[in-house]
Order: sequence, then structure tokens, then C-alpha cells
Amino acid sequence: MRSKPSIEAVAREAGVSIATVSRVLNGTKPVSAATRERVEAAVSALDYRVNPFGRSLSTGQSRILLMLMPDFANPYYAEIVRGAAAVSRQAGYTLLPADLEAWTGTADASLPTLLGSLSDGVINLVPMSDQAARREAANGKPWVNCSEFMPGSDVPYVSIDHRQAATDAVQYLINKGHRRIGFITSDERFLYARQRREGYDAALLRAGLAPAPELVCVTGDNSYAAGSQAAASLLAVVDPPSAVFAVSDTLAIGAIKCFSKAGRRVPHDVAVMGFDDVPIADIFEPGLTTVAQPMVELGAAAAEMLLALLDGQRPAPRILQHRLVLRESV
Amino acid sequence: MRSKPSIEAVAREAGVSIATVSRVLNGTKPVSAATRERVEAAVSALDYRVNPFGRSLSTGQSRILLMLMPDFANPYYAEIVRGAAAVSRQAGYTLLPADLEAWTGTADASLPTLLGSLSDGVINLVPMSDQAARREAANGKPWVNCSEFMPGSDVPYVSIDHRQAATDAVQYLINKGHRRIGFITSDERFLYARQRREGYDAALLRAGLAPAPELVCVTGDNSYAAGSQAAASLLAVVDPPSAVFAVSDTLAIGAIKCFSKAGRRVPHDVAVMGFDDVPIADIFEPGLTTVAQPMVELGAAAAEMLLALLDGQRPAPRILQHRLVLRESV
DNA sequence: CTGAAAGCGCTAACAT
DNA sequence: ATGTTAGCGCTTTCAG
Repeated sequence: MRSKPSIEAVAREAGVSIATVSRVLNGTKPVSAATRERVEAAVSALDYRVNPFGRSLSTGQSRILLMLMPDFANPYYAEIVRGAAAVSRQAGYTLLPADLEAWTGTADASLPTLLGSLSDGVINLVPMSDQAARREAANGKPWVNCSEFMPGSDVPYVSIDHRQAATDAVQYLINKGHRRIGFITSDERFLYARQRREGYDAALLRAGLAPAPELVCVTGDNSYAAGSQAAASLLAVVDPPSAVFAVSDTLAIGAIKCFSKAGRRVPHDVAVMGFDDVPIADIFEPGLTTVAQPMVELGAAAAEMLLALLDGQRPAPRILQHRLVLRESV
Repeated sequence: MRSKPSIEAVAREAGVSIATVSRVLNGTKPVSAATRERVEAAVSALDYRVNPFGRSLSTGQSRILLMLMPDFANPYYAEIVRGAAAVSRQAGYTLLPADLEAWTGTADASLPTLLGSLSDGVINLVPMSDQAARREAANGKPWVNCSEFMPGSDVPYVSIDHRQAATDAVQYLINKGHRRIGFITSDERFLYARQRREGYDAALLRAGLAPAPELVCVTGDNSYAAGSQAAASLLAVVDPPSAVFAVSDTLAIGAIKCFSKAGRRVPHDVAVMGFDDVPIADIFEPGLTTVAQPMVELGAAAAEMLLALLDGQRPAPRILQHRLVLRESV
């Protein structure tokens, strides 16, 4: 099999000009039924596929949307991708998720750069504290933030109200009678982490509970193992908490695992509240009480907003609703 | 801010020709220190990034590797991506994972087609039974199969020995004294599913156990919910199994959930064996006894083989080792 | 060591 | 309705 046929080969095969081939390929201009058929025959005879590089170089767009994600392994992100992919696709765009996990802390920023310039726009889920990183990643392209937005910036975003959600969660714990409430968080470079901490603090304050620094653990990531370690350290403080609020379900599940191994019954000895409501939250034993984020909707909204941006509009920020889902761990 | 600067703008700014700019960008040919500096200054002054479309159109390659995945949501695949991404990256390639889940059954095959022609090669994890789909996806590009290979084809692959692994798992159950062993599988379009079923059958046969069609459940997917439903149906047969072997950890965990809800203790009343050894397997209660696949290594090997292929070599198929990891569910 | 120029495959005026 | 042609941004001979 010889090398890939170009549009010219198709034109020759069909006995028409390349412009005509382009027209039937894209449906941009009317073409007589007869020629159309000849072209289509040639296309399939040659097994021709348009070369996206040629096309994009010419049109200036790729119809690819990039999604920058902090971590493929967290099921939370998989759901968001699903939502975003569906709306992108139906608008004729392809959503490309890229896991930046391997690239953080690396001097080599070529992935974001390459992909950034490959795409027509980007949906960002990773923390972008400094301006440099932000410009780097967006590369002048339209972009929107999802969950991680920049307060005060003019980049459109969609998120839940992390602060309020955390307050609601902790308030629920307080209403259940808890007074010593631990807090397990992942990485405070993330806005969600900072805002949920604020919500935690606010709920404590409102209830007249003294903040207890020894009860807050910053793990660095959202792995199960990190949750377990945090729980272990909470168990080690002099007056251990009777409840803990974790900023993700994975952390919460890791914590429960640790508590169980240590012989503490959940929720009897210690209550555990998660965040996200990923699929495993409903399956794990005990069922995890958690703050549900509308993950699919977040992804879908992000894609819609990006599409609007590409369309020249100025989409307004959106805050979606969270809700407490009560299961057995609290 | 004006539109993106091209290489020509850089050349003008630096007072050199575009060829020279290209040379310092790529280090292809020697350039005097003085001009190099001028060019570099121009590049950063203009915040220039090379346009990947122009470059790829010219070179005929993109340095992008595509990974075709059946389902982002299954943690199993996340681990494989991790392995493949690491080796791709260090070879100067970017790994792009694409979730085909949304596209299966769709007439629109544009995702695979677009991405296929965007990339220099593909790592395939989805079942490719028919030739058409296979050619479509590869689009004449080098490709390798990972886990899902095509027996008898000349496409390089890396996998474990699914059949043997399943036999080992079931044999272990048999050694534990089980005689009625259920089997929960996902989707028999997958080679892994067919081969693990063969292994299950073989182990039964060798032990002189009669095959019991009422004990095998084909769910269609690997969700927790599917595992639960399958378990429920197993509970409903006249002589329910004392052990069940599921082809994935997610299915196994779903099954355990169902058994627990039905008041059956695992492993006391019914033993459950999973497959994959994803992170949650170690955290779930009870800890899941499972067949561990070297997921990261599978991904890494797949990437290495693809790279070899791109290098003109003919990599030999590889079979990696599985191993039983014993926890509490059996 | 550097520049001029010929493409790479495609789209979109502009003709006809 | 169809063909001609000028780019899109880049790499790479080929000259010098």
C-alpha cells in the first residue's frame, strides 16, 4: 500500500479539481450529484482521509477542545470528562483530556504548549495560581475554568460554591452533636481546597467551636493512602475527633479504612463525611455520606461556556448546586 | 494583543531568515551564537510558539501517540495510561488518551478518524473484532494492541495470559473447597473476557466439576451496579454458588455490595475473587482477593513497542506476569 | 553559517 | 457548477 493519498490523488482519480473534492468533503458549496458520486467513489476507492494538519493550517482551527486535568486516577474527573465530551461532540468538536499530573513540577512544559496550540480552546481544571502558567497553558486561546476558577479574573468559570458546601457539610456534623471535627484536605494550591477550608472554619466559628489546628491534615493528594495516613495522624492526637470532614470521597474512604483497621466503628466511634459523590461512595461499606457535586453537569456547562466563547459570546460565570447525600458514614 | 506571531514575525524581529529561526528552534543545523541569541530574544519578546499544524504538515509527523480506551471511568485504564504516558513522554512524544465509550455504536467514527490521523501511532485497548473498525482506527498508522490483541494477526501486542490467570484464580477457589463457582463477566466482545471464561471453564473441567450455565452472568459493562445485579441473579438460582469469580475488581466489588446487603457475609457465606488489583481493591472492606495485572508495566510496554515500531523495528509480542494477591474476600 | 525558495495538504476567494 | 490559484506556517534542500 503506497503512502497516504492526498486530496490531489482523489481529484485525479475522480477527474475533477481539488477544489471540487474539498467542496464535497465539506459540503461548503453545491456540487452536482454526478460529480459528487464520482468523488465519493474515488474517496472510498483510495481509502482517503483528510489530513487534519493541512486542513487546520488552512482554516486556522482544529475543532479540538482541550481539557487540562490534574489527575486521571481520580474518578471525580472521569465524570466531568463525560459531561464535557458529550456536549463537545454534539457541537462537532472533539474533547481531548490531558493529564497534567506527570508534568507538574517539570521544567518541560511542552505538553500543555503543544496541546494548547493544537486546540481551539481549553477547559481548565488544574490550579493556575500564577499568571505565567496560565498564559502558558491557554496560549492565547479561549478558555474556561471548571471548579478551579480565579476569583477576580475575567475568565469565565463554572463551579459549585465550595465554601458554602463545606459549611453545610460541617454544619450537618455539628447538628449531629459533634464538637471535635477533623478536616482532611489534599493540596491547598487548589482553590476548592482553600475554599472548603474556609467553609469548615466558618461553620466551626458560627457554632462557637474553637478552631483546632491539630485536627486539620493537608495530605498533598487525593489518594486513598493519603486519606488513611491523615486518619492515622488524627487518631494520634490527644483528644481525637468524633467526626471528620474530608475534601474528597477518596480521602474519606482512605480514612474510613484506617479507622476500621484501628478498630473504630464508622459512624459509631467516628463519623466521616466525604465530598464529590463519586460512584464508589455509594458502594463502599459503610455507604459514604457526602456532598454531591453535579459532576456531569459541571463538565457539560464548562463545554457549553467554551463553545459560547468560541462563538464570540461572553458567557457569565455559573454556580451549580451541591447537595448533601446522606448514607451511613455519619 | 495581535494574533499569533508566525515564524516570519520572529525572523523579521531578529533580522534573520525564517530558515535560521527554524534552525535554532529545532537545533537541526549549527547557528552562530550571536544569531541564536537574537532569535531567542525575538522568540520570547514575541511570546512565539511554533504552530504544530505547520510543522506537522511539513514534517509529516506529530510526535503524538494516541491511546484508544474503552472507558475512562474504570480505574484499571488510568493506571495503564500512567505507564504509557511516562515512556512516551521521555521519548519526546505526547500520549493522548481517547475514550471511545461515547462513540461506540455511533455511526460517527470521526473521533477515531480525526485522532488517528493526528497521531503518529496508536495504542489500542478496545476490542477490534472486525477488520473495518481496525483499519479505520489505525488509519494506516503503526499500532500496537494492549491486553486486547488479535490472535493470529501480525499486530504487535502486550498482554497477560488471561486464560491462565483465570484458571489460576478458579483453581485457587477450588483448592479452598468450593464446588459451585459463579462467574461474572462484562462483555464478550472483549478478548480478555472470552479468554478468562475459557480459563474458568478449564479449571472447572480439570477438577471434574460440571459446568453450570446458570452460574455465569454477562453484564455488558464493568460498573459496580452491573456487578451488584449479577450477584443478585446468582443469589436467585436454586443452588447458589459458594464462590464467585469476576473478571474485574469493579464487578467483584459491586457483587460484594449486593451480597452484604442480602445479609451474606464475604467470604464466610460466599467468597469473591476479582481481577486487576486496582487501588480500591486494597481499601474496600473486605480487602479484595484478586488477580493482579501489572498495569503500569502493560502501558509502558505498549508504548515501548509502539516506539520500536515507529523506529522501524518489529517488536515481538510480550506476555507479562499476573499474580494472585490474597486479601480477605476469599 | 545563512538565505531563497520549494513544497507539505488543504480551503477559500476569485474566475469562469 | 467547477477550475485556478494564493496562501496557511513550517522544514528542508539547494546555493552561496
